[in-house]
Amino acid sequence: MKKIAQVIVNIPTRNIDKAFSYIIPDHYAYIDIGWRVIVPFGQRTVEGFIINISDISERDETALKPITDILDDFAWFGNHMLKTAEWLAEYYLTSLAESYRMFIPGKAGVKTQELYKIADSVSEVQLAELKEASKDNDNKDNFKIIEHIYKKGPLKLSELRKEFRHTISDSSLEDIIKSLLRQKILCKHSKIYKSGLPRLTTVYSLAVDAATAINTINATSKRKPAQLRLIEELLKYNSLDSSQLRQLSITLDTVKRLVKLGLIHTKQVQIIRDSYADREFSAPKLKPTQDQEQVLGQIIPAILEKKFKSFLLRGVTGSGKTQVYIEAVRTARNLGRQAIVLVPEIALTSQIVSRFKAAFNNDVVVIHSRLSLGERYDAWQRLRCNQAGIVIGARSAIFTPADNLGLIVIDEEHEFTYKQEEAPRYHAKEVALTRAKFSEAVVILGSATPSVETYFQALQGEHSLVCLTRRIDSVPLPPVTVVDMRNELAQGRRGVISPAMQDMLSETFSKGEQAVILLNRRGYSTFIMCRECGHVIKCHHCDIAMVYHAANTSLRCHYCQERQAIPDCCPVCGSRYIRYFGTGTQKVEETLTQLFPQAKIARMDQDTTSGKTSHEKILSDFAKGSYDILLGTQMVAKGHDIKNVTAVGIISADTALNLPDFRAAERTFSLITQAAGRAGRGNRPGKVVLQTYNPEHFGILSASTHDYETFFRSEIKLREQLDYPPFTQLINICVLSKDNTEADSQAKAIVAELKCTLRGLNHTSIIGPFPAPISKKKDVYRINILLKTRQLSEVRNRLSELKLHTRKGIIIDVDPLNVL
DNA sequence: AGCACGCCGACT
DNA sequence: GTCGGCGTGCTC
Repeated sequence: MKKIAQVIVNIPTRNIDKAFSYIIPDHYAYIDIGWRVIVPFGQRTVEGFIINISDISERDETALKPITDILDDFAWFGNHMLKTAEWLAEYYLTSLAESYRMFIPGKAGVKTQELYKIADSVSEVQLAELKEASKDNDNKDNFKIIEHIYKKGPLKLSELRKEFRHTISDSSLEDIIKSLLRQKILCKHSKIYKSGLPRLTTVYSLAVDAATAINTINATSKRKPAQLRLIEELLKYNSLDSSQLRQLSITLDTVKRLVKLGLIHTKQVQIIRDSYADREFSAPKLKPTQDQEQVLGQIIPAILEKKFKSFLLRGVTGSGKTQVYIEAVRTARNLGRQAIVLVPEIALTSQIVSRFKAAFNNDVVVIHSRLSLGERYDAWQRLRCNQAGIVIGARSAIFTPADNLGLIVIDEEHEFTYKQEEAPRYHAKEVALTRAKFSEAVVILGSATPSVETYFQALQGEHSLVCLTRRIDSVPLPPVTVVDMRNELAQGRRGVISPAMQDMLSETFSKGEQAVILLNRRGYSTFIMCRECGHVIKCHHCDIAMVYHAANTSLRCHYCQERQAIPDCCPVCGSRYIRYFGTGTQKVEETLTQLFPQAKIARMDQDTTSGKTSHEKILSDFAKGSYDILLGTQMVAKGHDIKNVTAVGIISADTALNLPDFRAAERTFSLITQAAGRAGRGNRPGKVVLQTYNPEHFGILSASTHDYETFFRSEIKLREQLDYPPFTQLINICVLSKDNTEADSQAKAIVAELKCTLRGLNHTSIIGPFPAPISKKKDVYRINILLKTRQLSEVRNRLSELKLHTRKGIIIDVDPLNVL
C-alpha cells in the first residue's frame, strides 16, 4: 500500500506556510518522517522535508504528484529536531520552510541550473523553414543561436553569452532568447543537482597477497619497475589515495594497469573538508578547583539522569567557567551523548576552542561563518553520524543535527549576539531550552553578568542557580576608580584621557604590563555639527549622523557604509563654523600616541578587523606582547584571558546608557563588568579606571564594585514598575516602506486591526505606532508597533490568524532585544 | 520565489 | 487589431 508524505517545500517565501502532500513511490517505500526529498512543485523541482506520513486515499492517487528523489540515505531530521523546528515557526511567527531550513547546511540542499534547448515540438522541417526565413530577414542572429543550441544540446545562458560575446550583445541575446521561448522554439530545461554532497576520493589497496602480485607482474615479458614500486609502497602504507600517489610520483596510469590485472582494489571513501583541520591547539590541561568541583557536583548528576534540566552558572570573570563546561561535556560524552557549546562569536573566543580541542581532540567540531558550504556539510555530517560528539559555534550551531543530544552550553548567556536579527528572529537560548526539553538534555547558561530575564527566571526556580564566586587562585577583582568627567570639565580639563587614566597607564607601562582601553565608538569623531544653526550632518539614506573617519578623511554612515566628502560649510546655513563632536577609537588612538609616544597601540574595531583572522591576529599579537595597549570597541572586552593585562580603561562608560532602550542600563553594566574583568587575571593585581558623566547611575555604581546582585535588585524594580520584561513579553511589529506616508498609513491600519484582534485580552497593550528610533535605514522608512503582554502565546495565536507574518514589508520580532 | 493567467495602454 | 506591461494568485 502506497503512503502519502506531508512535505514542507524549501522555498524562501513567506506566503507558503503549509505542508504539501506527495505520493511516496514504491522504490522509496522505506523513507520516513525527517527525510529530505526532491519534489515537483509547480513548474519547478525543489527540495522538501517530510514532516508526516499518512495512508493514501483513492482521490489522492490521481491528484497528487510523487516524490522524485531523495537527498540523503538517512533521515536528516531527528525527532526532536522536527519538534524544535515546528516550535520555532510557531513561537517566532515565521514560515515553516524558514524554520526547518535552519537545520540544513546552506539555504537549500539542491541547486537548479537553467539550460536552454530546442523545444521537442520543433521538427527538422520547421528548423529548415526557420533557416530559410532567416536568410532574407534581418534577424539572422536568431537562427545563429538556434543552430548553435541544436548542435551543442542544452546550454546555459553563460555558455551562450561566451559563444556570442563578439557578435551579439548580452542584452539583445537575452531579448532573442525571450522571444524564442515565447515562440516555443526554445524551451527551458532545468537541471537539478544536490549540493553539499560528501566529497569522495578513490583509495587503492592490494587485492591479492604481495607474492602473487609480484609474480603476476614478473610473468609478463618486460620489466615493470613502476608497477613493482607501487606494490612496494602499498605493502608499506596498506592503502594509498590519489594525493599520496602524486607525492610518491606514481602515475595514475600505473595504478590503472594493475587494477585491470585485478591486483589492486579501488574503494570510494569520503574525505572531510576542513581547511582549519591542521591548526595546532595547545592549552594547559587543568584539574577542576574546589569551587568548580562543588558546582560540578550539582550539574553532573543531572547530566547522568538524562532528563531535561537547566542551570544558570553565574561565575565572576576569571572564575574558570570553561573548566566547568569541559567537565560537563566530558560527562555527557562518557554517556555517549553529544554536546553543543555556543559562544557569542567564534573569532573572539579562540581560547575556548583551544581548551576544548586540547581536551577532546577530533571529537570537537568547530562551526564558524568562514566555513565553506562543503566544510559545513561535512562538519554537520560528522555529528549526524556520531563521528564527532562536540560542536562549538556561534548561535546557528544550536541547529546542529546531533541526534543524540545530552548537553547544551551557552557561554556568556547575556550576549546580544545570540539573537538573530533576521528571519527567523530566534534567540539561541530559547531554542536551546526547547531543544533540550525535546531531547531530555541539560542546559548550562554561563555568565558573569546574566541577563536580567535569565537571572529572574533562575530566582523563580526555572533554572537551578549555581555560582562561582571566587576567581581562580583567589585573585581579587580589580578595584575600579570612577572619574566624574563633569568635574574634569569644570576644572578645565577637556582631554579624552583623564589624569587618573593617564597615571594608571604610565604606571602599567613602567612595570612592563599591558592595558586594554574600551571605547564604544569607532571612527574619529562621532558627529559633525554646525555651531551656528545646530545642523548635524546625516546620511542621505539613513536617519543617523555621519561619522568622521580620519583614515580616509571622509564621513561614513555606519549603517549603509555610504561615504560623503567633508563639507567646508554648513549645508543649511552656509556657516563656516562646523565642528567635530564626540570621540571615536581613531581619535583616542591619536591622543594616546601623543601621550605615550613609545607605546605600541593595537586598534581593534570593525575598521581594522575586516580580514578573516584579523581578530585573532590582533589578539594573539597583543597576547605575545607585541603591543602595549589594546584599544577598541566592545570586542576588546570579551573572552580573552591575557595574564599580563593589569590595566583597563573605559573611556566613556555612558554611551550606551542614553540609548532609547529599556535595556540600556543592563547593557552598560555588563559591558563595564566584562571589560573590568579583563584586568588582573594573572598573579599581578589589576586596576580599572572608568570615565563617566553619570557616576551616580546605579548601573555604573554597581559595575564599579562588581556587584551584580545590587544591580539586579535595582533594575528588576524598574522593570516591574514599567511593566517591562521579564514581567511582560514584547512583540515588535515593524512596518517598512520606501515611502514615508505609505508606511505611516499602513502602520495605522495595522494598529486598527490589532486593536480588533486583541480585544478582550488582559495585560496586553499596543504601543505606537511610532517611528523607529532610527527612522530610516538605507532609504527605507521604519515604523514600529510594540505589543506588551503577559499572555504571549494567546497574542501569538491571534497574530498568526491575522497572517501578518505572510505580508510583505512587515517584520515581526518576538522577544526583540532592541527596537532600534 | 517563479510562473501563469488576466486585464489595460502604445504600436506595426 | 496585436504586443507586452506587470498586478493577483497558485503551486500537492
